[in-house]
Amino acid sequence: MRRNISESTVRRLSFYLRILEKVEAVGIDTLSSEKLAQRTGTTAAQVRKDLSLFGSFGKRGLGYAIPQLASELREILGLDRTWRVALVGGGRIGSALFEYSGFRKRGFEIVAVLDADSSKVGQRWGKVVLSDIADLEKVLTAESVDIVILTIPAESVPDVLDRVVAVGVRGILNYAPVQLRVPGDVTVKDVNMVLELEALSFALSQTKGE
Amino acid sequence: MRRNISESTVRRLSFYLRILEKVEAVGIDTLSSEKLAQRTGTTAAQVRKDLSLFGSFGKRGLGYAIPQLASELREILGLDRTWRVALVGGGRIGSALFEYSGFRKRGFEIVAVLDADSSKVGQRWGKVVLSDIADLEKVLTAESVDIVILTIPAESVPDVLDRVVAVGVRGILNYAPVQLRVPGDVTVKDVNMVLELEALSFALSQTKGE
DNA sequence: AGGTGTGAACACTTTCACAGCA
DNA sequence: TGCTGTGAAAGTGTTCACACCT
Repeated sequence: MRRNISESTVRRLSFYLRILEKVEAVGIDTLSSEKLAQRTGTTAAQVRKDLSLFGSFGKRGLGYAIPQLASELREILGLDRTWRVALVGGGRIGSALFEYSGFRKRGFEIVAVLDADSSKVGQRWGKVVLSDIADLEKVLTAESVDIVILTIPAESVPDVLDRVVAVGVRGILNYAPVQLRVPGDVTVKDVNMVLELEALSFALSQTKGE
Repeated sequence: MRRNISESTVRRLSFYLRILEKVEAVGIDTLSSEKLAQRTGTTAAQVRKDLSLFGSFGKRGLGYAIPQLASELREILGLDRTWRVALVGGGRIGSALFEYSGFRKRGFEIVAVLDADSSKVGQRWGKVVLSDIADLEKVLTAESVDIVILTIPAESVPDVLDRVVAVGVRGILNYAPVQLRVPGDVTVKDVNMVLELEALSFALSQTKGE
């Protein structure tokens, strides 16, 4: 719909959807911005502002109809479809992610796993057979991959990243501790566990001396 | 030091430190805000603003002396010490994190692993013997744990979280897909892989229709 | 000249407050 | 009455531009 939706808004939309699905299962069919805010740790005004960026989904005096709003949110977030995901890097983090069932539940299907280690290539993980990272272009194209998850060592990233982008993938989830530089039409999200720990370290150090 | 430092500033400080250490290894001893900005994907003004929140570390006409600035940043971020970390949850994600060497390099030492599965309790992972989560209070106290990493299922979180906070831990890195409510003196950082994928899904869906 | 440190301008996000509809 | 949708106000973070030091 509109332009410039902030990262924080998108994150909150995900939270809203999660709560709606939880509440829907219990059989409640309407929810106020106040209730939704409480359950997601934000404010009622924020909820209404976020939703109003995309349309008018509520009823005054009543609140939001849960199934309708959930369906709107799914559409807004692009979760009304399946996304084909390739895991590049079959190491420990890669395999932990592969086993994690939360992805599939949300429509992210891991359709390929690639690794540089020739002893791993050919292994079968569930329905997926590991491919050689040398065949990256071939595999990503053949499997119509939308999103790539990078769990390779930092030093391999620049080369692999270029190839992934060149083949037309426009969404990348990066677990490597490096800053990626990509064209403007490619979106990168970083997950960096050390960075989060450092932020904790900072917070703990600050409050310490007060 | 000072008031309200933003999350983004802290994240950038971590990036700066990383680059400084990389560049120091190459033998360069001075760096301008412009160069530092380029390598961390921000602007020179931003670098100077961030650093100026904590002091005047640069020399006009010259730039920043690398070893000094690195050492200042380590102190600011609380990385001039070792942090004792407990891993609560010894499943796939937990074990992947345990094996990840990046934590130790930055001074985060995993001194305890706890799990609810009695068949895992007593297993030895490197130097650490897995404890029963029933003994959480005892273990966290005995090991003087500063930071807890939660990699347990969402449904176990509320109970475990209460106990972790009650025993005095003030830093939590949460991998469970739930919103944690904690007292004000406790800092929580969430790592949520599905949330990041949903943000990618949103971004890809937006640009699609243009 | 070269590059920092910083107030002031700007941009973006959140909160407030209330008109208006069910 | 109850609760949404939204302009306006407040609050935060980023960028600009320049005085000032080496």
